[in-house]
Amino acid sequence: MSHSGFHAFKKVRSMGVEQKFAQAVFVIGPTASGKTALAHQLFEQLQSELKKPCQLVNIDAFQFYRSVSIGVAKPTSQEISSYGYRGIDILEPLGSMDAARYAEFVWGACREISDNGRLPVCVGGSGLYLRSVLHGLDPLPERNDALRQMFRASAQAWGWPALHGWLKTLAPLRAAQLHPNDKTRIERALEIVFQLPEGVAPESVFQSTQTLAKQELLGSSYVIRVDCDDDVLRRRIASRIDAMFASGWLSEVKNLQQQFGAEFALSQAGKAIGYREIIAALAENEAPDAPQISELKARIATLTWQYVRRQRTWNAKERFDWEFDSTDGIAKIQFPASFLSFLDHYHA
RNA sequence: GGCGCUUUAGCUCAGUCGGUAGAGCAGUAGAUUGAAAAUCUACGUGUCCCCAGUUCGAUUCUGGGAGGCGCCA
Repeated sequence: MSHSGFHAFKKVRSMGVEQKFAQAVFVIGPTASGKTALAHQLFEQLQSELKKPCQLVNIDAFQFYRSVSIGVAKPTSQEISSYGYRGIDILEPLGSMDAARYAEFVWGACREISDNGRLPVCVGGSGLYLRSVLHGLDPLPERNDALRQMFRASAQAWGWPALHGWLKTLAPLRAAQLHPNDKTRIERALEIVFQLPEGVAPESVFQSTQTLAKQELLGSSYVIRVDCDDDVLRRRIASRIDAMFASGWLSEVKNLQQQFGAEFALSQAGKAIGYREIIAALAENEAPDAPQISELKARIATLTWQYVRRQRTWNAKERFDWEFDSTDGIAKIQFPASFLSFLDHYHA
């Protein structure tokens, strides 16, 4: 395994932050808040009013799987082509992605779009992915599934708190930041420690990160945060779920299961909100009746709302330049001065 | 109408051999460095259905009443 990324990191850090994209607009916000609608409107008005062609880039962690569409609120194929979306349908349904790899993809896409004289507009609600694109992740050793399997087997036998204890002997500072039950991060921390090059002290790698607002940006960015009143958002979520079922969400899941069997449920895409629940419901009853469907919808709405809360917690720490209230829907946009000056700066 | 079961947190239910009660889910808040729509953490006072009785003390026992479910008529 190569650690060139790690050494490159040291070098870059000592010379200051490297720009990863020239200039980009980001549209962030919780699910169903209207990010996508706002981005589309932005596209239109930038084109017609400001003569500024742009192109959309997806930063949603679940929209890049082919054939996994309805439940992840993917734009239609027509929208994908007319807005020049990048980063959608770039993986097979069973594929997997990670934040660092995706950040590279987005940076590349933004560079290409800029090189073609357009403005990249990145849309998405995944906190970690946004963070890695906007601020970057330290180039730590990469994901290693063989190691992970080993850790999981140990955890099965001894429990995660025991692995946490193990981490404590290897990287006490990092261990102190993690709860003994936090399996995802304990696993990742051990994975990093085990792959460090000879002579690199774990404690030198695990440095506490600054708050998001203070972290340097990897390009010139303008962040629009979209949100709306709770009751409006709740209603939108409910009606969006209804619409998803109406447009054949169940058959989409059935097809995926037919094609990939149990593999799909275990895949990353299969863990998206709603997919898990539908898979479970279909396992109980191949043709759910009306009461079962409405129970399923309610369950999915609950999970979606919980997700909204997590997104807001994350977004609250992220810097933003313009807060857009979508409570009354999204009509014609009045561009704020800060946005216009951001664009001017781009021309200069 | 008779018999049986049941009534406890927003919901589903434990439990207290009599000393006023706790799980799951929901809710709220927080965390988040390559699975992130993932994962993890913290937060639990409610006329224990009502009335009366026994008792130092009843959500718990006894009697009556009311609601729910089931069976028999």
